[in-house]
Amino acid sequence: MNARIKDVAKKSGVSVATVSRVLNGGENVSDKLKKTVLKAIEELNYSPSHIARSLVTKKTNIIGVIVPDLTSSFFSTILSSIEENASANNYNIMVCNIAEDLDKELKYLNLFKQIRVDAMIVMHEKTDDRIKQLISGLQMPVVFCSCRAEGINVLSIIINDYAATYDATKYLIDLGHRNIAYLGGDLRDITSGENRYEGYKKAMLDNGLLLNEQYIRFGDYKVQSGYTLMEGVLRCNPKPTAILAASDDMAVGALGCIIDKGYKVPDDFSVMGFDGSSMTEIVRPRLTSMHQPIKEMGAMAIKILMEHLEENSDFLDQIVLKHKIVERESCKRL
Amino acid sequence: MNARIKDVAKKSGVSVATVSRVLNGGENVSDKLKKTVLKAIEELNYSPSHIARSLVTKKTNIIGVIVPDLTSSFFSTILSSIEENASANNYNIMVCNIAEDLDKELKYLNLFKQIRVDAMIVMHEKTDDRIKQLISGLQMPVVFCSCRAEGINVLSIIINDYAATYDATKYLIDLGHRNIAYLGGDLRDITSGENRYEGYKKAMLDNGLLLNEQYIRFGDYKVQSGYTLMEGVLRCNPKPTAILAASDDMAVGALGCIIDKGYKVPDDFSVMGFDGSSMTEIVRPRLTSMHQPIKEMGAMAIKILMEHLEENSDFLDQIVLKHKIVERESCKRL
DNA sequence: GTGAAAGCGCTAACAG
DNA sequence: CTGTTAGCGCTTTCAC
Repeated sequence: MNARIKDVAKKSGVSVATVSRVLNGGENVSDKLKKTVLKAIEELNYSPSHIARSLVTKKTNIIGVIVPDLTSSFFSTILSSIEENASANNYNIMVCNIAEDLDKELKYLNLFKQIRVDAMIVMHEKTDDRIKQLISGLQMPVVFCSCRAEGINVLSIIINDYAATYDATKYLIDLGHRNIAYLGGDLRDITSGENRYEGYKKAMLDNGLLLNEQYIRFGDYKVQSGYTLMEGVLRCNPKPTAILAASDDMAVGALGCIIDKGYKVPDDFSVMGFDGSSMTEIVRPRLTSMHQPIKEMGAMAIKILMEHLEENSDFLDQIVLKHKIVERESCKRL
Repeated sequence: MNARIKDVAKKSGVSVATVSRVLNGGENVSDKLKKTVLKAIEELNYSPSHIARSLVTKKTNIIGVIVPDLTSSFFSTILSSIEENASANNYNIMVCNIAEDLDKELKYLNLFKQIRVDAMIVMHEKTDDRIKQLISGLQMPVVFCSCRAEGINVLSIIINDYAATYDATKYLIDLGHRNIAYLGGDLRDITSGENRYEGYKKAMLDNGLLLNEQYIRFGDYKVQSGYTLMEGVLRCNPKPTAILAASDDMAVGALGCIIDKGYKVPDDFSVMGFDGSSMTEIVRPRLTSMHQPIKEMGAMAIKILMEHLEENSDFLDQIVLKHKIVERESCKRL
């Protein structure tokens, strides 16, 4: 159905090799022939088969990306950055949304492997042995982005989640808060579950504050989850004066809940998010948040991959980027 | 580097044809050989090359998806739906974010063509002749989703944008509003630019209301654009009592602006969105919005594609899904 | 049931 | 500069 290189060769009266040369830059082809070939390509509406080409070059120019949740403000932002940087390097990204489902991740990982993508970016939070084993056996550069590679020899690009949550908690404490609720992610999530929770805990303890079990609740980083968790927090007595969430989306959910119940932010409660996604500027009051350098993480992931694709620079293990608090309107000094 | 089918054949002492049979369901292979082959596959950590396979079967099981903006709440929701439905049909999606850039779209369209994806879903808003021509020449099923295929013979899945905006405007008029501002998209965007604007205009005129140029402003559907446009609207004298936006994101931007300037929604201004994305439930007050059946649009796109991929059912031109108003908290009766 | 062999559409030596 | 040819890793007749 589609024209093949052979058809172009025949039509322009040259060999397939010449056509191939024209296709790949046109070095060592006379201008005259080049023109003839280009004309034939045009007339036949010919478009080279990426598949056949990949089969011989063993290169697909595709980077597979595993995202846990496409609707999350954090991941959609980081994805934009990845796409942009990949594109600038003449790579294309293939995105697969695993919806926090390990079986689905396994399936997509296998697909990427079969497609022979040149590299992969993984942003999963949960994992298991099957997945670790599969990734370990991969003969291609892999980068974990915004999550830690536990027990596998894979480079990860992260922030120091422990220190970031420590700093965030400290920030609220310095504002005069003593009763600080924490809305966290699944503790089995090493990076944004366990580490962030530990940071919160340590900061509280270091400052002589007690951990109130009622104030500590765990969800799944999504808006709805933040809302539900906050309902629980509001039933506490006494109520906390500040809420620290493990994601901006959760903080936004908590914010919505607080407003729905007739309270004011930051007058009645200070709310602090985590991620620094676009969400922080969308809600009112604007959300004070612990920022991850989202754009930079995407850019760094591609940069690293490009370096690995060119030569084997295998000495890096972790790249830890800087976090920082961006103050907006949702937190108040007591 | 990776094991090939030949290696598996050698290791298990059979021909490549037998291995291939095992790989593809194992019909007509004795249980004994099957077991041997499976064992060899396991031991060699063999994974068939999707590329080589595609080259001979002429099928990639990939659906290419063109998205104008990954960070938009509307598109990220529809994408989830597309992914989910494709996955259920054993297809994978390859997502390309064109960032409203025609050159980029052309580039990605060409990539999809070269990769020989089995089908494409296009959600661009803007277009030009080069793109139209390319799409027209495509030898594969293509579906336009949430945008109209102007002058090309491609099926599109849409709502009646004209009628929807007419209905939305009428809703505000019925609430007693007379001075209704409209924050629209680029008029060159047929579907959500021109059609929506026309619907607004007609509803106003039909109800004996005058069009106030000051109240009508155009942006790009994004939050920031809604904010900026709203700043302009607030400088009008007299001010409108209601604002209809052409996207939820814009409405949310307008909402933020209104609140920032010290006004109340819906007491001072009623604000209505368009799309019915997740954004409507995130902000406070919750956004009354004209809902598109987002999930259904994604599901329908895949359903149509699957039908086309199996047989040639070429008689459909447009599928128009139902829109509906979902009332929340951002609009008030005068 | 099983194997041999012919391609799928391209690139990349190697000759000339 | 240009053409010939041998694969890339698989599926799929067609024999046996």
